[in-house]
Amino acid sequence: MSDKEIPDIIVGRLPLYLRSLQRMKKEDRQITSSQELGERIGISAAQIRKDLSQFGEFGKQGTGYNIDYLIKQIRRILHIDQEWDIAVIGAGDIGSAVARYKGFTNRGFRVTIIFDGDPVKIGGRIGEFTIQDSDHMGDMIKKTGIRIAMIAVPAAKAQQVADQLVEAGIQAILNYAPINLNVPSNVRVQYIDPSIHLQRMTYYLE
Amino acid sequence: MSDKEIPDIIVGRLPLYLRSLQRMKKEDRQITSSQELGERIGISAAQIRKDLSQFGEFGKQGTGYNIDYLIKQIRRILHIDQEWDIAVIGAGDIGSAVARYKGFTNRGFRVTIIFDGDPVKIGGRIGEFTIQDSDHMGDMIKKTGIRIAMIAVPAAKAQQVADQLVEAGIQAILNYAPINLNVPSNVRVQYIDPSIHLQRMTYYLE
DNA sequence: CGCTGTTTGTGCTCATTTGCACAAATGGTT
DNA sequence: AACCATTTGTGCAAATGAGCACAAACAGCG
Repeated sequence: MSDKEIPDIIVGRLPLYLRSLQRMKKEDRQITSSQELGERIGISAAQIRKDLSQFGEFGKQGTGYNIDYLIKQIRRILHIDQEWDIAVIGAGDIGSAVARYKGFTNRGFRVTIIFDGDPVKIGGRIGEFTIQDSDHMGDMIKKTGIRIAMIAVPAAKAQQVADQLVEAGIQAILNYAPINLNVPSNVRVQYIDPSIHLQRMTYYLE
Repeated sequence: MSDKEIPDIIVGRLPLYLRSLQRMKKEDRQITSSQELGERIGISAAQIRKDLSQFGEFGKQGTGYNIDYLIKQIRRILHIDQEWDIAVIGAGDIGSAVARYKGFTNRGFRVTIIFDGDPVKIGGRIGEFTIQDSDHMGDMIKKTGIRIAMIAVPAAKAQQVADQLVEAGIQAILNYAPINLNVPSNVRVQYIDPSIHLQRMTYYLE
């Protein structure tokens, strides 16, 4: 292992390893092997070993990997040995579902605020949150120092929201709107668009 | 172009091209180029040309690509020159949001039925749908011939639901539960897990 | 009709990614 | 203590993917 740049494709697999490991831990397992992990995830054992070896030597020959220890290491690598606050923009169906979603627990994230521009919605509640006026979005994000946001507004408004978020200092965006966002290269964007995933599968159906 | 196997990574980019093209069409554009398309999506023009050339010659030298024609061709390649019916399993926050989601329009899909196992929810309504009893899921899917399903149940139940879906003849699954599914190799699975996307980005934040 | 400015499709090269296969290390067993 | 069954980390080779760069094709224009 050295400290040279890690390919993004490897970084992208670490969360999958982590998710599987956390599941094993929940099943009260202590130890696993690259082989078992690979079978669960559907990739080769060699690849897992090679990926992990980019960051250090976490396993023990003849034995495998200590699950707790490996979880801790991957969390550290991914910088989720802390909990990140997340702002949700848009209190429609998707924004509401995301704000109430329990699945961020123990995975490094916590939704802390939700915005919408609709006067009818502003002040209303979603779970434990009060919907904030998106006119104050920039200021509130700056004040709270939140660095990650999820965009859950209609496609037509997504780019404008993204611009405001970038201006407010947001550094990572998870975009649920079905549109490509244009942001500075120092801002990360990931996309969730169910139609894209579905289309990827229908290719294989006749 | 020949009819040999197309790499999955290329298939995966086609939906992105399509989404951008449909957006251009909405902007009343008639013609585009690999260069413009590449800039919008963030990949090289050469790659787009090479990807498309796997399936035929859709462009015209000196001019570019006719947007309408290219849309039609990609839709045909991805088998979304038809509309696919989709079954949603789970009427919680995510299932409800997906069932109401307007974003499938014109992209090849239509949610037609939603199931849940909770007696309190069964018979209730989500938008235009009446929540069906998941005890009848297998039968109803077989009867309707639906081939695509979305799993939006808790992680603990996802594998069991997947097994039932496979048994009922489902051939493609979009899984919102944060867990790897074990299915026969003739069944396609895609995953949507926001935590995974977020973790992929926090790696780059210090 | 010839010239100019574009843009495609693709051969070839370079870069990246994956996988094999094996030495070294480890724990358990006889 | 010697042996056996495992499993890691990695050098090297094979496979896959991306991009350059250019001939060929085309539209517009004088």
